[in-house]
Amino acid sequence: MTTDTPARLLQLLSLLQTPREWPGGELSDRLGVSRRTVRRDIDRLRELGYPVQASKGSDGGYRLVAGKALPPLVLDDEEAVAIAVGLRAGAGHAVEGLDEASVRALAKLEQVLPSRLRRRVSTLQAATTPLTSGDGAVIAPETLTVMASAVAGQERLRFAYRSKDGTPTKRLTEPHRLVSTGRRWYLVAYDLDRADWRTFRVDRVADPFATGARFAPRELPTGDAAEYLRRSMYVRQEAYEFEATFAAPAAYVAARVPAWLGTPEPLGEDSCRIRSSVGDAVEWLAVRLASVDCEFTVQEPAELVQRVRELGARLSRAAADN
Amino acid sequence: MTTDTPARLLQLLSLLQTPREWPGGELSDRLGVSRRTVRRDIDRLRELGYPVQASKGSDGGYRLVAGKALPPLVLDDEEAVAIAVGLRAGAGHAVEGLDEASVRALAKLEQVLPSRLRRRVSTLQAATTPLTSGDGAVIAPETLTVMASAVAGQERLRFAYRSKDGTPTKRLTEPHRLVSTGRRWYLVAYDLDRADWRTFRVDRVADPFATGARFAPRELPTGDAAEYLRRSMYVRQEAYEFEATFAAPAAYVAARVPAWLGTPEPLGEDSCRIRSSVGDAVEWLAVRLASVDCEFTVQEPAELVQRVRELGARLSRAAADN
DNA sequence: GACCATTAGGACACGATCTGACCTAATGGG
DNA sequence: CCCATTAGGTCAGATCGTGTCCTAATGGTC
Repeated sequence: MTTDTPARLLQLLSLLQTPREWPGGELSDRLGVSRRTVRRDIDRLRELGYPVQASKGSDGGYRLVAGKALPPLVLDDEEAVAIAVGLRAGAGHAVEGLDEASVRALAKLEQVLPSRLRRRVSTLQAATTPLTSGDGAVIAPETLTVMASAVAGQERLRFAYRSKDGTPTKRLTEPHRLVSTGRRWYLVAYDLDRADWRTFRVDRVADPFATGARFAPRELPTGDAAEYLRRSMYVRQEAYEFEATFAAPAAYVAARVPAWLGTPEPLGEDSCRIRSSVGDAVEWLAVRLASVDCEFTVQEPAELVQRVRELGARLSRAAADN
Repeated sequence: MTTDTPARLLQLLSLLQTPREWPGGELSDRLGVSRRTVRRDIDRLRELGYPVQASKGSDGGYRLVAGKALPPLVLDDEEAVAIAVGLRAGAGHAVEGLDEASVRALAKLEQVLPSRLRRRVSTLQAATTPLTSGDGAVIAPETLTVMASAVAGQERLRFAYRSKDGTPTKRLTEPHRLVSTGRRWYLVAYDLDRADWRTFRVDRVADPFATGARFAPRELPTGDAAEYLRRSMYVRQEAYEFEATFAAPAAYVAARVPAWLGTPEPLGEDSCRIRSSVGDAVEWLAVRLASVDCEFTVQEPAELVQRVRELGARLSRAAADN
C-alpha cells in the first residue's frame, strides 16, 4: 500500500532469486497486494527481460531462471561478505584474463558495501592468507579497488611509490588501466609531474588516493595498455626460463599446477615436462613444484635448482631435529 | 518513452553503480526523459534507501555511495564470470563460517547465469587448480551448488554415494543443511530409504540431482545441523594432533599460514609454535609448512614427520639429478 | 475420471501517479 | 562575477496501476 510499484518490483526480484518456487498467493501476501497485481508484476519483469518460469498445477509457482541477460543480483549480508572476501583472496592469483574484471567487480561491490559489512570483510580477510604476489610482495586489496575506481571514474590518482632502488617518491597521475600479468599487478598511467606515460608496480604503491579531479582520457602512444606494459617489461627482462620434469602423467600434473605456469607436455606414459618462463618468483615456484606430489627434477634455472636443494635440506632438518 | 518507470529505475541503479559521477543531463539523455524526471527518480531511489550522493557546482553529479542496505548489484558479463570463477575456486577453502554463504551466493548467481556465461565459467574454471579438500578429494563446484539449491528450495535430492569402504550406493534424501568444517564439506540429510538422518561427505557424492519434489522440513533430532555433524564426527575421531616450531616471529608465520590451521604462539623474540588438530590432510600439511619460508621443526604426529622427511628427500633428489 | 490446486489473462472503473514545462533558490569552481 | 551544477515547488493533463470481477487452461492427486 504505502510502498510504490518500483520498490515492489525490486522486492519481487529479490524473492524470486531464492532458489525455490513461489506460489502466487505467497507472493501476494508478502508484497501486500492482490494476486492479480502479482501476475501483472511478473508480466512486467518478463517484459524487462527477466525470464520468470511458471509451473502450473498444484504446488506450482514462479521461479527465476537463466535468461539472456543477468538480472541485478540481490544479495543478503552474508553473501555479500562472502563474495567480497572471496574476490579479495583471489584478486592476486586469479585466472589469467579475468583478474581485471574481478577487481572491477570488487570495486563495484565495495563502493556500495555498508560500513558494518565492510568491517566484517576486513576482519575476515585478516584471517586469510594475505594477498601476495608469490615472492612476498603484498598488495592490499584496498589499493587495487581504489585504483580500479579511479580508472573507471577517470579521476586523478595520487600515491606514494617506492622505485626499484627503494627511494620513495610521490606521484600524481592520470590512471589509464590496471593490468595483471598472472602474478603481478601494474598500473599504466600518465605521470603528470614527469609529463609522460609510466607503468607502476602495484605492490610498490602506498596510500593511493583519488583526488576527485576528473580528467579527459589521453591517447596511449602504443594503443593497447597490455601491449604497452609488455614492451616496458621486455626492456627490463623480468623473466626466467625454467624447466622441470615430472614422473607423472601430464593430466595429473596439469591438475595440480596453476595454468599460467605453463602446460605440461607429455614425455611418455608416466612422465611430462613443463618449460615456461616465469617472473622472479623462484622461491615460491619451488614450493609450488613440491606440492604436485610426485617425483620430479629441475633443470633450470640455476637459482631454482639451488632453491629446491635448500628447501629439501630445510625439510630434512625439520624432520630430523627432535 | 516506451520503457516504463520501474524499468527506468533499474537502469538508473545500474548506471549509478559505475564508480563515477553522473551529471543529471547525461542521465536524462541516457534514460530518455527530462531532467526534472531524473531528479524525481533520484529522489525515489533515496526513498528506497539507496544513498545517492550529489555534488553541486560544475562537474558535479550523482553517485551511489555506501548506505545501510546493499542495493541490487548490476554486473556486466565479465564481472559475473569473475565472481563465479572466484567463488568456485574459493568454495573449498574459504574462511571458516563463510563457506556456506559463499556457496549460497554461488548458487544464487548460477541460477540466473546465462548459458553463454556458464560455458565461459566452466572453461575458465578448468584452467584453475581444481577444488581439492587438501588430500586429493575433489569436489565439483556444481555438486555444491546443486545441493545448496536443493536445500534452499526444499527439494528432494538423489545422488550416488561411495561409502567409506568404497561400495557405491544410490541415495534419495531430503537435504537439510550443507556444513563445512574448514576443509571438508558435509551434507546433513534425511535418508528416505534408510528412514533416518545421515551425514554425507560431499567429496564422495556423484551426480546429485534435485528431483523437483518438494518436502516438508523435518525436525533434526539434535537441533543444530553443525552440532549433529560434530557428534557423528566425534565418533569417527578424524583429527590428528600436530605440533611444529618455527624460527621466525609469530606475526610472520601467522601471515603465511591459513587461520584455521591454528594460531602461532610466540616462544620468544624469533620463534613460535603452532599446536593444533587437523584432519587427515597430512600430505598437504607438509607442503603448507614448507611454504612458510623459514626454518622449522616438526614434533608430531609421526606421520607428519615422516611425510616432511620424504618431501625433503624428494626435493634433494629433484635438485641433485641432471 | 473427477477434483483441486495452480497460472494466464480480459474488462472495467476509479484513483493515484507520473511526466514535462515552467518557475526560483542555493552552491561550488574558475 | 559567471557559469555550471543540484534542489525543489506548482500545475495540467495524460498515463498508469489497482482491485474486483470474470473465464480458460493445465498439472497433479485421490
